[in-house]
Amino acid sequence: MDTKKKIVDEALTLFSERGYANVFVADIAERVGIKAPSIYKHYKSKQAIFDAIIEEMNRRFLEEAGALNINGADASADAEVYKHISEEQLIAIGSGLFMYFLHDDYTRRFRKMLTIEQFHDRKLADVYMKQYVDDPLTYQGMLFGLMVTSGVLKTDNVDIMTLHFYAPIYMLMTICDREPEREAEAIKTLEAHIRQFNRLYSADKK
Amino acid sequence: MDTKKKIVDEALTLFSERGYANVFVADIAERVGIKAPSIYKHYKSKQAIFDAIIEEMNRRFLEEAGALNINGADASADAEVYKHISEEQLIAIGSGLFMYFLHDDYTRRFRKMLTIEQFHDRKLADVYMKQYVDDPLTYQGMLFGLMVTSGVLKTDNVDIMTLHFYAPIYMLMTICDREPEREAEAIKTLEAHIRQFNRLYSADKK
DNA sequence: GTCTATAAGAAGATAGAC
DNA sequence: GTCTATCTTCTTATAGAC
Repeated sequence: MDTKKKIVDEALTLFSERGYANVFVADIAERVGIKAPSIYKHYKSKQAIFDAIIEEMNRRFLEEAGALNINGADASADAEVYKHISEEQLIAIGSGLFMYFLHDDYTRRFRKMLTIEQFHDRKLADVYMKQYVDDPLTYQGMLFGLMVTSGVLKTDNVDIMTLHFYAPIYMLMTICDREPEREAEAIKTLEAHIRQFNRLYSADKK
Repeated sequence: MDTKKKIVDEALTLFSERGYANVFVADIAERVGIKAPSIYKHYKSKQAIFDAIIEEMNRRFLEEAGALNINGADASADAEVYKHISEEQLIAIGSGLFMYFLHDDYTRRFRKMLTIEQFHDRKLADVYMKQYVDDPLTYQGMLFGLMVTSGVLKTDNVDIMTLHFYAPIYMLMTICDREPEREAEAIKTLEAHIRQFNRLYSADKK
């Protein structure tokens, strides 16, 4: 990897572990394998490295949003897919979201950095909210709206149903960010959650 | 308020807004109304101020736990109370927990500080987990266990039911910590959540 | 582009007068 | 217990050789 990219990559790792103020330019340089002054040939300041991380993240989020909405844009096609969705497929959706959030290396490090820096800069709090609260609720809400319309799920309040689906996923994610050794337990809980969710909201109750 | 107490109080406010590393001893002193060197007549270092905050919090948490468990310890008395619980009472329980977390000034500042510093010190992550994840789940789980036994609620998995009750409360709390102007909306969502929860789990379905 | 040497400044902490 | 003056250390950033 070229040095400029390696600098932002190692900086993100360190920022996500200790926060911006507790990471020194010399720490970043050491992990890159150069000395601190050499960093300044690539970025004009420590802040510029941080800004480059934010920019890179924006680029990735836009890419992802594009990928996620390929089907979302064509609601009629999605309705067909979700009409006959099974419990196992519902688990797959939830687990997929959870595993992506937890295991995508860039996403995980970036979220941890946001968590630490969120009160320091209001813009970062907004990015966190959009990425891990509002966007997932909107996206999942749209899918569940289709599933209610097509008669797979039943509720008179899709937003609350979506909250009931997503809030446990969100909470388990924040648990695993703090205590990664609880991941195996979290995955089991997640599966039990979705099975129960399906029993509660499925249109054809057994 | 005496100076020593005012120091930890102002320090907690600043740490919760900016994080430990971004607060200088001179900032704390300024808010207390003295100069930086005077701080050292009360605490031997900046770290000692931080430690005093943690200690004070431990003291408060123990007090609260004692208060909360007055009834919890006598399960048979609680069973009687929760046997005929109404939807409004369920909303009162959830709202009470939410409002306490959100509006108790010490709790709110302390939680924000923990949120920022959690990856910096594993012990802080554990305190956060215990206070805002594990203890509420255990306590609510015990109450719901009683309610299932007494026939008010119905489920074959109390832990997941408790997760369904608490995870939305937790998520709404983290939203309001970041974006306080969304509190009014959060309270409405919370009430709608609990009404739906009650419909889903109530033993006497209407 | 990387290095060594070093400037510039910030922040924690101490000394000693009052 | 509070102040001013100061020390010390750490950290960002620059200068200039290679």
